[in-house]
Amino acid sequence: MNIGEVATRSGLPAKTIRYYEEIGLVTPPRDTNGYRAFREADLHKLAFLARARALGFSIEECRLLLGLYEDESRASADVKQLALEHLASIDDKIAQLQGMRATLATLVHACHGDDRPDCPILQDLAEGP
Amino acid sequence: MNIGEVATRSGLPAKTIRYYEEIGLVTPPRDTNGYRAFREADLHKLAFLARARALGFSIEECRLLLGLYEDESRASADVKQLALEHLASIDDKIAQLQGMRATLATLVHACHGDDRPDCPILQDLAEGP
DNA sequence: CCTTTACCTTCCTGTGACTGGAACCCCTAT
DNA sequence: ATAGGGGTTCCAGTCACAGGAAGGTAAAGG
Repeated sequence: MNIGEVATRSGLPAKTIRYYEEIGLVTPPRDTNGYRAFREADLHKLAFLARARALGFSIEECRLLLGLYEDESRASADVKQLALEHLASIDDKIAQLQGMRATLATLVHACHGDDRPDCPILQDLAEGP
Repeated sequence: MNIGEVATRSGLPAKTIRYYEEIGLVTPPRDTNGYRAFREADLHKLAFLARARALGFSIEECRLLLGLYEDESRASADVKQLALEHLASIDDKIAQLQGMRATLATLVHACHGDDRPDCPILQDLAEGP
């Protein structure tokens, strides 16, 4: 399998796949012409990575997850802990965004938004809370 | 005012202030010794920037906001539009994170998290939905 | 006067996870 | 022979800084 097919089937851009090889997440062998020759297992790994990334895991977390996946004697507790930590960091991000959202929504609501210059949004930014 | 005092009073790290100068957000004059000599107006601008950044505006959006702030003949509609667009992008991010959160929470809940190797989280990552 | 200490300066590198582009090779079809 | 659609490498850029080295400067203490 060439990189193009793997890209289509995994949903990852070819550029990303090359990058994942560069940082050692996959190591496809090479054909005689120098092309990467992906095996089914490589595709499988890449699809795994695509899904883990889509859940917001960082590359390093993905590396750990892959390691756990390939370790037949893993403890599911280890996976769960990683997932729980990630869940917590997602919750942090959501909370932070919701804080911004609340303030911004208040300001937007207070701004009449016409052609006059006075604007509570700028006022708040200038003067602070 | 030297950079240290401005850093304390604006809440921004000195590194960040130097960076903001480098990209032209502030242009403090220099003392004879080469030190940046911040005026009250510079501090004011930096505090403005700190608050805008805390609301999640990008640097370029901050630049626009500063421009609007200093333009006495601005229309509040322009500010409001910028804020509304940013609000929408925040909502997008929140929605995306909540999507991740939901999937992840389901998986975490399904994983018993003991010393046995079978794990629905890895299973889902491996097999897809 | 000398030293210490605390600032300040510039410059360079690294971050995360890619993306875009240039320059070039390979394979197939016409 | 040539055109196209793959593939390859390498380099630069993104965003918004942070860390650190090497060195100049200011104020306080001995």
